[in-house]
Amino acid sequence: MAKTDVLTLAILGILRDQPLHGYQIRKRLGAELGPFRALSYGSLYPCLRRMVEAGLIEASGEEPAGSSSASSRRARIAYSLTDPGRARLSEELANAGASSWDDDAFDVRFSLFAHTDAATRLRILEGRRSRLSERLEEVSDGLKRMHERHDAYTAELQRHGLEQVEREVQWLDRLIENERSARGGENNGSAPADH
Amino acid sequence: MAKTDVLTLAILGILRDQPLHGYQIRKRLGAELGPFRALSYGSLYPCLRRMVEAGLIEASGEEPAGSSSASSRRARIAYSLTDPGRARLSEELANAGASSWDDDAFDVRFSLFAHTDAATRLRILEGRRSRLSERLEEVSDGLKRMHERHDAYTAELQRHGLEQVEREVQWLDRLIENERSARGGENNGSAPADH
DNA sequence: GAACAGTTATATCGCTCCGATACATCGGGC
DNA sequence: GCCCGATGTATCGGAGCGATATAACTGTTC
Repeated sequence: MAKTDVLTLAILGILRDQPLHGYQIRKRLGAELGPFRALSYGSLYPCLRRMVEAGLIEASGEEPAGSSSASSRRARIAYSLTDPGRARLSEELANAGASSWDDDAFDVRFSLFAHTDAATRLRILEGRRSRLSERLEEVSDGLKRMHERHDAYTAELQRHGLEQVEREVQWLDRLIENERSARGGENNGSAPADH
Repeated sequence: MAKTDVLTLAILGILRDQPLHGYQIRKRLGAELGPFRALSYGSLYPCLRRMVEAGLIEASGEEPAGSSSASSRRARIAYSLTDPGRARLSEELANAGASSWDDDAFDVRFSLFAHTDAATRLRILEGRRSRLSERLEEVSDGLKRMHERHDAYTAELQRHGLEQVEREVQWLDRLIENERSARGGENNGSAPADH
């Protein structure tokens, strides 16, 4: 199975509802995932090219909302999902493997939760949680083993890192709780995969 | 001025006190900066090579390399700082420019605070703080402007990101406070006020 | 209406970094 | 004896980033 990298998945997701220009894709992605995770053009355009070559998206010359079809148009390329692209997106959204809760993949997967079915959402959240738990132990072990090498600043850095991860685990616990309690009441809240 | 990338700085810092093998450098760095920020051999060895070429470090210890002789000894290369390397480290530790509070540089700089003088420490902490403040506004503006595009999950992601940054700012505030209050006592250069 | 600044937009180059992988040696447990 | 998990060095392909170039459109100000 062709594996889909995070960037490709993010673009598939953002093009799900409307075709967009490269520039808009970048803005949208930056807005949804935060100012961190800002992808550069040096990644975006090559990735778009790859996706066109793979047949996941296609480039169309001109686009919408244009009240007047004026004559002067510069090179503006709107990308839209093809049928294979749409299929790949569904396929990828149904996949709840370990790659879904990697550091760099999790937030992209999470931002697409509105289009992910409830069971998969839960699996991903739990996967992410257990991943962070491992990390938690690792760091706190490291802290304990730091007896001798006592540099106040490095210790503080560790302590802070530990706290951050702990906080994140709490956040996940809250989300998991929500998912679980929402499962009894309604069917599954958000749109299930319509494929 | 030759600019020093973060990885180079981290290695200079870790070699400050003792010569180490590549393998040990990686372990040490992973332990001090946390399991995230784990650098791979694919970055480490090329960087070490660059540093040797630049004369910042030198490879000492066992020298197998004798293709002719029956040296059963395996290649184990201990790297140590040269005088230029030591000079570069001091120079870099005194520098409190914007590059010190970048996302990827700050924690490395922080982990070297024990060898950084008090004024520089304060400047870096404040720089980092103001950097994060900008980010804070950016995200919270984004959240406000998100009224229309109401996807519960992306909103939650934003909210959580915002909270993380807020938490980090609080941490910095605490550290800045500490630095300031420790200033009354001694105006020492490299002594970390152990609290 | 000209001049200027800022935003929208596409694109590439060089470099660094990462993950995977290969290889070799050592110590210890079974 | 034999495998296993550290220790240790090293490289390769590919992906991502920062900087940069180019250019047209949009809004503001005098």
